[in-house]
Amino acid sequence: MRPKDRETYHHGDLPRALVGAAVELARSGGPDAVVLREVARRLHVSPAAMYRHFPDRDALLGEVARVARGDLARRMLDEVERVHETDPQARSILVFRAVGRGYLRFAQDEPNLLATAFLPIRPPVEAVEDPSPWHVLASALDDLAATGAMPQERRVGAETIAWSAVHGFASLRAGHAFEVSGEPAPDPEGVLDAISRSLEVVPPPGRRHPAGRSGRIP
Amino acid sequence: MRPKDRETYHHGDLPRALVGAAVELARSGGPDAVVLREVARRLHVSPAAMYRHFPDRDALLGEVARVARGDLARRMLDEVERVHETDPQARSILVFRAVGRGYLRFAQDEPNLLATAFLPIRPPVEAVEDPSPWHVLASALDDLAATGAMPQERRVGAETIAWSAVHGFASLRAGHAFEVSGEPAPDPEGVLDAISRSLEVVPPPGRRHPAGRSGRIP
DNA sequence: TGTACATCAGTGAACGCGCGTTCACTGATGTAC
DNA sequence: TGTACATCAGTGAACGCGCGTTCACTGATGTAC
Repeated sequence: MRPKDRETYHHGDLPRALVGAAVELARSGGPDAVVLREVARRLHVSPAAMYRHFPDRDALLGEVARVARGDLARRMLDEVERVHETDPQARSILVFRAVGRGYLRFAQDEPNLLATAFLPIRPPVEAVEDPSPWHVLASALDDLAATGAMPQERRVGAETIAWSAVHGFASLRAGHAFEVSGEPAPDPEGVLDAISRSLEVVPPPGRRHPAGRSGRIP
Repeated sequence: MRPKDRETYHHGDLPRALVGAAVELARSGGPDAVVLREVARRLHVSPAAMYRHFPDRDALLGEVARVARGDLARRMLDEVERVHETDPQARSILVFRAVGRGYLRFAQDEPNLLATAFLPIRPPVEAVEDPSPWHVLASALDDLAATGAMPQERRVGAETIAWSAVHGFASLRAGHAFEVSGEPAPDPEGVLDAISRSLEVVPPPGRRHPAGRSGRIP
């Protein structure tokens, strides 16, 4: 029987619509909010319809995670676009910070999507999203090393350091974990400074060494 | 009616037992595994019995989180106990690293408990656990500053930096997030080195500056 | 020391809910001739 | 250009499950006199 609320029996592009609706649920409530019956309700489709396109809930959730990682990477690149510096070394430094800033802003704006993006172990093999946050970070680090803004020997393992710091800050902030004591509200730029010091990135132009939490990148 | 599986009608110390059983569930499956009916089953008690002692599931879960934080702090202190250095400055550095190492080992051994410990915003006001991970870290940082192992101006916000890095590393590792590319398996001691560089902690005795990921603290 | 009685800490049954998934089915679409 | 037919993409009903919470209740405990 043709369902009320829709004009055609076939939906048209149900797979895409399913992912879209699931992403919206994840956006507003995290992975646990991705409930198949609710996805179906929103699309005016029976709960069983989804099984024509995905083997099970995990498959859909994996897709949502891939989309979320893509969104995150795009947010990082948006931030990079705002860098207009032309001197290669100074530029590589500003780009690197922009990448980190993009991550932190995405975390601020979309905490639930971020939590969905890095869910413990999704499907065994998964298509790599494009762009990928990991690759964006890696290439910013490559540039830092190439321009001499960071010592060569800091390049290995640099992803781990940068990603850990930024991700940890974001998730502790999201969990209100910093509200423990009457500490000063933690400053995202301070985290970027800390990472730069950790990787021994030379201070950007017009900034005292060692980078403190006082200054700002213009 | 007196329940089978128990000799007395009254349990004896149900509140404590409830928390204990709930902690075990959290330990093996994270916060979502803390299921009231399962807790009751394990204690041979009716599901309603819990409501004599906790207003609802969240209250019990909050208690579990407090216990988990206490366990974490104790693990950090265990690691500190193994430091035998007597020179104050060298000691403060080794203690600081021990604190971080304790966190990382707890994260390795008890990923689910750690995930439960810092759940987003439990009950509005909550008794502070003793010992508290935050305080353990703060006092290690105080000592670093006091012995001159870390510049005074790095002291403010240092908790944020250290905690972010260590927590981010632990949760990305738990989520298998580092398995993205064929990167070298990230090294926990490397994270501690990175944090030390970030806070401009002077290198510990017998270690080259700047601390690389090659060396080990004995 | 004994007893009446208030209070406490349990019981067991039920409520209402919503979930993921399966099944036999049917309407719509596209293709071969 | 028309038509038979295979395939695809939906339906609706049901299954089986387990959850948190409430309710009127009762057995056990402790206390005042």
